[in-house]
Amino acid sequence: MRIGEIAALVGVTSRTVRHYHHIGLLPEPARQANGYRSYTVRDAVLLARIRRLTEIGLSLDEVRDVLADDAGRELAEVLGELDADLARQEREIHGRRQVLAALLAAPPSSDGPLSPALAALLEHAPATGSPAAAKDREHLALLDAAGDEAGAAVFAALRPLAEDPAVLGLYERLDELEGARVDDPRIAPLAAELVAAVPDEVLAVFPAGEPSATGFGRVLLDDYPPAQREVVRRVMEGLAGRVRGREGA
Amino acid sequence: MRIGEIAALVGVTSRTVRHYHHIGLLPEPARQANGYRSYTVRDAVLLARIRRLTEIGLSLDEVRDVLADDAGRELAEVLGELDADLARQEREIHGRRQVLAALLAAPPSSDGPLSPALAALLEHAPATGSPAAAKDREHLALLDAAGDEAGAAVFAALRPLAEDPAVLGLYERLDELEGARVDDPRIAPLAAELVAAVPDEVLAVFPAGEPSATGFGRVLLDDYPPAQREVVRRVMEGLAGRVRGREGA
DNA sequence: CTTGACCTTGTCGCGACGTCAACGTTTCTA
DNA sequence: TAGAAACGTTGACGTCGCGACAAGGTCAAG
Repeated sequence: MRIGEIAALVGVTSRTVRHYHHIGLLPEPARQANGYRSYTVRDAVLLARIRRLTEIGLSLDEVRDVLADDAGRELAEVLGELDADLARQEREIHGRRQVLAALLAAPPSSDGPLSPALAALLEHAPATGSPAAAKDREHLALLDAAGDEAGAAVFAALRPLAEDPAVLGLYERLDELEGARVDDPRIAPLAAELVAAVPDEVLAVFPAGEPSATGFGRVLLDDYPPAQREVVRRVMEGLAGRVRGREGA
Repeated sequence: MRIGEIAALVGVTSRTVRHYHHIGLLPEPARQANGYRSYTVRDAVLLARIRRLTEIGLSLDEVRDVLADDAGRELAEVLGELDADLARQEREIHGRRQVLAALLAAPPSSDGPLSPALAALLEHAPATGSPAAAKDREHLALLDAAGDEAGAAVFAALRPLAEDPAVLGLYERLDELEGARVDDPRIAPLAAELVAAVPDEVLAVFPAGEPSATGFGRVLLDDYPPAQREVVRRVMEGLAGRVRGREGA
């Protein structure tokens, strides 16, 4: 039997057979005068056993182990592990499919797929052309993707803010500061109102640590032009003050 | 933000971020004076979107496509394909687990895992020390692994033979011919009895073509010493004759 | 000053083959 | 009988998403 014949007989490709030779899984058979490999039925039986084992899902290394000590003991052991592994994969795929189903059910977003919690929040927020609001959405999406488990609670706590029409006015006032200078008189009152607008529930679930500890706060500030940056800086300071007051009380 | 910070923020490794730069998925940010990469919030947002997409199960190429035309249209399309793919994988894993369960329930075999049909056949065959019987089992296992869909029918048709105690005697007579010469007088009667022993049902489901067409018949013959080979050759001839007779009638 | 934690570029490794190159052999067909 | 098609041979690179390592440079703290 030549390599193509044994491969077709067992149901693999010639390349696969040669690969098994290369890694020593299947012994090299005798050669004919022309250099062609010459296979016997015993080779086919062995190759068939290998194929059965790989079809089940064993790696070639595992197949080698199983074939090495040909008692059924090791086989049962490996098969047990394999089943556990497959069960894990099955659960994982099932979970991902559920995430997918949620994504497909939700309206498409220009920010890519979002967690259900954040999607619910943004859906209730009115559409606006405010650049500052868009920036905020990006920052929320970042928090969402950061895998922070507190994210869902934060989003839920922000719901009333999203539905509050007064917030739109605050965003517009922030937008107006885009090209302003850092000593603009509108900065202080806006910051104060923003700090006041954040409900206690959000502070309660927000991570208490200094945001600049991770560098995130600093970089977040760099994301704004000077006057807006000053507003955000004051808001962060003000919120930190409220958190300290909460903890001290 | 330096690379370690953005990576920790989004929840990937620095190596992953560099990999995305390398393949052009994430643009290289500006450098600090010391050569360190300097990331902005926009980079983090983009990286977070990439991470969300890969977590769902998209390949990096697919992520690139989705990010390229940033409408939600393409995303929904890719997600649909992905869900179909995951559904396929889920079915496949489930099927393999069922095969595994059947294998673990069956008694361990020295020939490796077998299809349920063949396992049932061999379980009903009496244990014997006959080398010829062992060889037959190997050939059946080969047929089993060859993925021949007719295999199950053949195995079912062979059940009466496996339970027939008279077959044991035939195997023993074949064993006795191991070192015999091709002109041994015991060859002809044994071959005749073997041909007669094969029930019509087996012939009916057996592939009608010449077995040597695939080279399998020839190699199968080479698997036996001369006298036994002569017996098998005559049996194959005799069976072929019966098939022709059946077709001619 | 040293130590340790970060950063840089570049390379190899993984798993199970697919695919191509460049060539020789066999077999079918005109 | 010639030529084409279909086999066979060895060898090497590509896949996918990084992990791990080498061999350094940079920076903050003890």
